[in-house]
Amino acid sequence: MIDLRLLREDPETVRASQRLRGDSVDSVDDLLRADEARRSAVASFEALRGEQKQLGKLMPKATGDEKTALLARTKDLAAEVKAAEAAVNEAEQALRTAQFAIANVVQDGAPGGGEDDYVVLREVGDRPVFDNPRDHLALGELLGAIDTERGAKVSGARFYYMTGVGALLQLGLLQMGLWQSVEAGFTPMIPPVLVKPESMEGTGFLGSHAAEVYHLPADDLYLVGTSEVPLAAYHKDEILNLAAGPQRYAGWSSCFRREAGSYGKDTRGIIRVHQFDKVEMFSYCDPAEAAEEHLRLLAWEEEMLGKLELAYRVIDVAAGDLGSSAARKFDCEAWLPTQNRYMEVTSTSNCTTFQARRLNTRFRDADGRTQTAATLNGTLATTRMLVALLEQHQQPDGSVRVPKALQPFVGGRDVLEPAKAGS
RNA sequence: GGAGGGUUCGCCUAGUGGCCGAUGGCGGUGGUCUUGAAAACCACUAAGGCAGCGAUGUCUUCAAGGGUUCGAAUCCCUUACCCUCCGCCA
Repeated sequence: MIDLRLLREDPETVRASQRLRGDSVDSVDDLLRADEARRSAVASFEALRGEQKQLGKLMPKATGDEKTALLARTKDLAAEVKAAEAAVNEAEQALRTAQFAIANVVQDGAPGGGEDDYVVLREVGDRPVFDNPRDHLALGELLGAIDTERGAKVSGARFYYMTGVGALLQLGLLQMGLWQSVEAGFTPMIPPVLVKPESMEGTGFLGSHAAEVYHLPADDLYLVGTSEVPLAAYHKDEILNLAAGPQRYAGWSSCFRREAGSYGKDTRGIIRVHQFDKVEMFSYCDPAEAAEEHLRLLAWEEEMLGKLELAYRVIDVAAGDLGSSAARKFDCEAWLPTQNRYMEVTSTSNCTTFQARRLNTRFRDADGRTQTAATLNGTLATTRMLVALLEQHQQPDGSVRVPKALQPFVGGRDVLEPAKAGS
C-alpha cells in the first residue's frame, strides 16, 4: 500500500515508478482524485457530527419549547450525519481500491523493463565443467535421495519424496541456514503454515499471486507459499521498538505453491514443485535503514552460497519483474551445469513501507512518533539449492561431494555414495 | 458437535442511555528527595484522520458489522475470536 503523503507531495515520483514498471500512469491520477474525494467527504461528515455532539450536550438541560425545537433539529441532523457517514465509507472504499492498484515505488537504481532486463551485478565462483554431467534427478535417484515417481503416485505431479541421504541433506542444509541466522542474531521461528485470509491479504499475496495460493475452503484458510506471510503478519497492528536496530526473524517452514500457469516448465526433478522447505529471513527496520539492510540480507545469502561452494551470480531484478510489494529485488542464481544456465535459488526483496502499511506495523522513531516500519525478506536455505548442490558437486562415478561447511549437518559425511541397489 | 461465559486505552480492571475518550491499579517516562539506588511523593502516559507554520483545534476508535435512539462502551441483532463444562477423536 502506497504512502498517500508521498503521493500528494510528489506524484511525479510515483508516475515515474509506474512507467519504469510498465504499469498504468493514469492510476496515479485516479488515486489522487480518490484521495481528494475522501478528504472532502470526511470534512463534511465531521462538521455535521460536530454539530450533533454540540446539540446533544444541550439536550439534558433543555425543557419545554426549547427541547421541542432542539429535538426537531437533531432529528434532521441524525439523518444527515448518517448519509454523510455512508458517503465517507464509500469514498474510503474507493480510495482503498485505487491505492491497491499502485505497486510500490521502485527504488532508485533498479533497472527498468521486464523479466529479461535484469542487470548482472557479479558472478562468483568457478562454474564446474563436466564431460557428461548427470542432472540432479539422475543423481538423486542414484543416491537414493529423491523419489519423484512415488511422489507423483501418492500426490500427483510436482510432488516428491526426499529419501535417505536426500532427507538428511535437506534437513542439514536448512539447519545450516538456520544456525547461520541465529549466529547473526536472528530469532529462529517455526510459524504456522495455514493462515487466515486477512493474513494472506495483508501480505499482498491475494493480489496477482492469488492463483498461486492453495485455499482450504472448508475452513477458509490458506497454505502459505513462503514463511514471509506468517512472519510479516506476526507484528500486524503492532508498534515495534526498533531503537536497537532491525528486528530479524528466520522462519523455517514448508511452502506450498500451486504453480498454476507453469505447465511444462521445469517438469523434471524438484526445481519447480508444489511443496518445499525453506528458511526465510525477515527483517523489520527503520525505512531510512532499509536499503542498507537489504544489502546485509543479500550478503547473508551469499555467505550461505559461498559455504555451499556453489558458483552463482547476483542479479538486480528489473522493475517490471519486482512484484507489487518490492521496491528492489536481488536474486542469487546458481549455475546449473546440465542446463547450461543459471537458476534462481535465493531472492531478497526490500518492501520498504509498502507491506507494513497494509499490515499496520509501525515503530516509534527517535522523536517518539510512530512511523510505518520497513520490511525486507530473503531466502537463506531452500530445497531448490539441493538441485545446484548435487549438480555442481557431482563426481564421475555418480557420487556427490559434500561441502565442508555442510558436513557437520549431515552426520559428518563428506561424500554421498550411490546406493547399492535400487528399489 | 452440545451448553454456558467472555472480548474496554501495553497488562489487569471500573463502568446498565447524556456529567464517558472513558475509573482505578500495574507497568512506562520525566521530576522532587538521595552520595548512588530503592522507597515515597508529584506530573505525564492510546492510536489514527483532517485543518494549521505552530501552540492548538476537531473528528474517529470501548472485538467487527448492522439496528433502536435526538444521543450508545452501556439496549437489540449478526459475525469473529477466546474461555469453561460435556461429548467425540488422538
